[in-house]
Amino acid sequence: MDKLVQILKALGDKNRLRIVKMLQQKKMCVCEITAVIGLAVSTVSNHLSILKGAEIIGDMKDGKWVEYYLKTKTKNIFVVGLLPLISFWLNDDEQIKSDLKKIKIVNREKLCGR
Amino acid sequence: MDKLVQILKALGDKNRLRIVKMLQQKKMCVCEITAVIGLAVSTVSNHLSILKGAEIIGDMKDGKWVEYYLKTKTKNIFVVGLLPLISFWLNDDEQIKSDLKKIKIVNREKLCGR
DNA sequence: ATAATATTTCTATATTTATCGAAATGAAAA
DNA sequence: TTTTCATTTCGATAAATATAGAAATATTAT
Repeated sequence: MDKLVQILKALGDKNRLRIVKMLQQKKMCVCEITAVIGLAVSTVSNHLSILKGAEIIGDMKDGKWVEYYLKTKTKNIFVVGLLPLISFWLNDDEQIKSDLKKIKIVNREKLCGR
Repeated sequence: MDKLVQILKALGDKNRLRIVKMLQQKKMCVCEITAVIGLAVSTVSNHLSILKGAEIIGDMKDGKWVEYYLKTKTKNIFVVGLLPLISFWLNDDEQIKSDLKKIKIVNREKLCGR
């Protein structure tokens, strides 16, 4: 039960749901996610570590960036069951629609460094 | 999104999941639920109000007792989608199995008053 | 090697949450 | 109608959570 509670807690936050929906579209680095979410980088990093701890997302290094991705191929039955439902329900949400527009524009090269 | 977050928050608590599983078996009054959960009555009452606020459970008066029940026939799509999944996953859980044994024995007449 | 920088970790703070016991409420029983 | 009692609300407290900024880390670019 503890694992399920951990996953439900991880998903029971508006900003983390926004992150999940963004990562459903494409892999993103922390600075890109931060640009869309509009919170401090450290706050976003914390949300990411909570989602990662719940095995909902994973990360991998890409040069000086860290790419986060949705674990769509996980074997965790809770994640496999919950993610498609929640993802579907959020498609209509205005905040989500606004976020998904923005992720098409954000670009790590222009955003963070260069 | 706010409504979904509210429901996920409500379900993201061990004791509230225990209550949900108990109510899946039968309607129960507060004193019966309290006897199984083992927390203060006021704490249980608070958990119940959170689940009720999320439209996961409902209540109705029965004499001097208040019966709580699972809203299995709700039209809330989030609840309709989430409850069967979560309920299924928890069937194997030891804590839940222990709780479900106990609810067969608890009796409001003997427990609370008389 | 050194400087720049993307990300994480640490420190601090404000808010929320879980919990309890006591007081209030409301309905049933005497 | 007075007492009993199941439940809720209130007040207090401790723990967890969300947040931000600063310091630390690690890697790229110069």
